[in-house]
Amino acid sequence: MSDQAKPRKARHAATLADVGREAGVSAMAASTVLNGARTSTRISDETRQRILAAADKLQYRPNATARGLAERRLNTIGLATTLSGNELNQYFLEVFNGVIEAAAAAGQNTTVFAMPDWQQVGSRLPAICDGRIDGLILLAPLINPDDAAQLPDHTPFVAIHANHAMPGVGHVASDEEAGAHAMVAHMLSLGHRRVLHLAGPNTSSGAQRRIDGFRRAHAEVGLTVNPGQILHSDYSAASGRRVLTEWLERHRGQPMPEAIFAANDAVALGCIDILAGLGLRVPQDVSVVGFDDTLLARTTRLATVRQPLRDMGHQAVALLMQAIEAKHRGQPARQATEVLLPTELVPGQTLSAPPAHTVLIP
Amino acid sequence: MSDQAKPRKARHAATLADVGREAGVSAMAASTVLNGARTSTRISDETRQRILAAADKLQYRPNATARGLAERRLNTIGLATTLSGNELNQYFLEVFNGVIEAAAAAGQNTTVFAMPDWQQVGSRLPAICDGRIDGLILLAPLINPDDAAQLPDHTPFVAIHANHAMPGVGHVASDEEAGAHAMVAHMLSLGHRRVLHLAGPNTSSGAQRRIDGFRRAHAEVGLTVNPGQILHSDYSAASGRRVLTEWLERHRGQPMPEAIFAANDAVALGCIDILAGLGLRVPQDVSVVGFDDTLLARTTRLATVRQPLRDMGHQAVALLMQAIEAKHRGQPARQATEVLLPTELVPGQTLSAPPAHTVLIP
DNA sequence: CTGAAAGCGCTAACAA
DNA sequence: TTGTTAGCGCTTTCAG
Repeated sequence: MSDQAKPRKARHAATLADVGREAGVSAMAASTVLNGARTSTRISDETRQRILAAADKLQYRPNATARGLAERRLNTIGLATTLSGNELNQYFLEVFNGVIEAAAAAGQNTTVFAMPDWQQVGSRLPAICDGRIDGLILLAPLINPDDAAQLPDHTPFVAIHANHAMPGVGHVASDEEAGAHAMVAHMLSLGHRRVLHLAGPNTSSGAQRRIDGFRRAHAEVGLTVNPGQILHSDYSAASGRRVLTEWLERHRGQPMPEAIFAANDAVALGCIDILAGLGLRVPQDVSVVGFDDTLLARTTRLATVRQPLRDMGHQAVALLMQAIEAKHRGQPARQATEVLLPTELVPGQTLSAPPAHTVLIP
Repeated sequence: MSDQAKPRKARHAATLADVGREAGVSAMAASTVLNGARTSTRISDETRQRILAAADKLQYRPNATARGLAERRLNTIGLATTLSGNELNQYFLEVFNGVIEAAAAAGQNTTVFAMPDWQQVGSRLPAICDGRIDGLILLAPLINPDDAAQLPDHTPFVAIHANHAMPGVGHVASDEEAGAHAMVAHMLSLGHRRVLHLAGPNTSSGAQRRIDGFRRAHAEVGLTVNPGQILHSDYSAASGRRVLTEWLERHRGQPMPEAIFAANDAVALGCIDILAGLGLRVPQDVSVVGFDDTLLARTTRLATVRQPLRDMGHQAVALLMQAIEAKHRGQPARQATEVLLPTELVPGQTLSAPPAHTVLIP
């Protein structure tokens, strides 16, 4: 025994050929024994044992890249998203949880591609789909129809919360309009009459769907929504703080809205922060609700609308795997499938009936 | 023109051989023109143009897997972590932000491997290091020395916040003891005397370092920490709620601690939630501070200790890239490097001087 | 039951 | 300046 306990080479892992040589058989015999024996032929028990012993001795590990090349399949899926404000957000984290969980269950790895904005998606997507992934999930893509039509057709795609339908691309979404409607209807039924909506950015179709739900709930009880009642944020807590602060300054001395319906959880928490700074209690003086039910909401017990983000990740992976399997079996290429999941109200601690007294804006 | 606008094959992307054929040259000529011309030889301008035209016509895309096999390099790094309580946490999100950012800047993709616990790391790591990644970052590994010694030696590793030193593995950490010490010293200087520490789990060496800082700050001003002053959570908001609730129930009617120093931001927010439920105001009645400065803290303006998590991601990638480059150039294998980053106090809105009156536990 | 041969798409030596 | 020849490590026909 030398001072090196293990007699394997340092630079590279052992290959099938090494194992075969060691066991005195061909590399392919080793292949059939060690990796999935695809051929109908079998190996005698005796040589099988020899091969296994050799593999063990040499610490053989199959090389995923080589296998990928030969099988035209890497067992890796991609997840493309944007870094909003230079960072990944809660929404991403929630969906990613679902994706990685479902992918792992399906024996797939997950590679994340994050780009500053969806403009660049058109240029980078083809480069991404260059054999390093078997399929790609687009997370909340803001993609124009032209670019959508240019998607490379040798890779299966699934989109989550896409702003536009894409030809041949599976789609997973939640019913945001219904969720917003249910929440706002609930607020109105609690007696709230002046509800401020701190919506998302204009570019977001999800923000628009939440506005639609907000309006519909008002319309149903005969209330009209005036334009000043809907403000726009960029989905971040900081912008929630900024937008609300500006609005309050413009309405100083006037009655405080009884409730705020925020575009997402972060914006809602930004609002709560500002209200606390003004000495207002939530929900005693003002109710605040969010949207998404991210970890942010679960941690702070925020009243919110639950989007099944994790489950959407699962569904997206399921759809993608179907498409990958189909393509691999040479079946009919892409077949768009639409999955629409329901939302759900989460009570939380930040929503109650409006205060008996009128609160004035300090 | 047929009804198919593009004359490329549907199933597979065009290969170098296809391009060569189209342009009437060899595949390798196409390779030198289209991908990095590694050889010293050059191609005449005329054939270069022919090749480029052919590539464009055929929509040629280099195949990353094939290139990876040939170059023994995939330009992909891995990030291994655990799903605590079945979900990825804020800590992960912060570090991941840094990793993906730095990796993208270095032209690397990032694949995430999440496993339920670090026990399984020993079994899965070798399988992960099978040629699908060039190097691996271990995020907060709880690994035993034996397993650490077993790490495959053909792949470079870097650990972040590791519980043990690992031979030949780069390490990035922040000075948690100093951070905890600075925060607690600050709290004591504000006049707090009864500070409860809701620490992390016993298994976490980071939790221990925070406890050390907590103790040192007390010792410096001549205060002794009694055992009941330190409670253990599992780093989640839910466990923060549970542990604090139980503790408060056991101490009903006694004086409320003036401040709570939580193991991380989530636990701190869990505490705030419970205190609010008891009608106690933060920080007027009780101060609460967190640790990490995750998005959770930034969103709620929690007083906390900032760990440069994103920057730690950057540093880890830098270390890893160094190791990968070195290995690729056949240089001296692993060379452990230790990077220790400073922490920083974040004031926030949840820490103030202790109340003038004594608050009793309801 | 086993081995030989060809090829996945690309790169890197060597000839021409 | 260009083409030829070998692989990278694995899988998959097809013969023995």
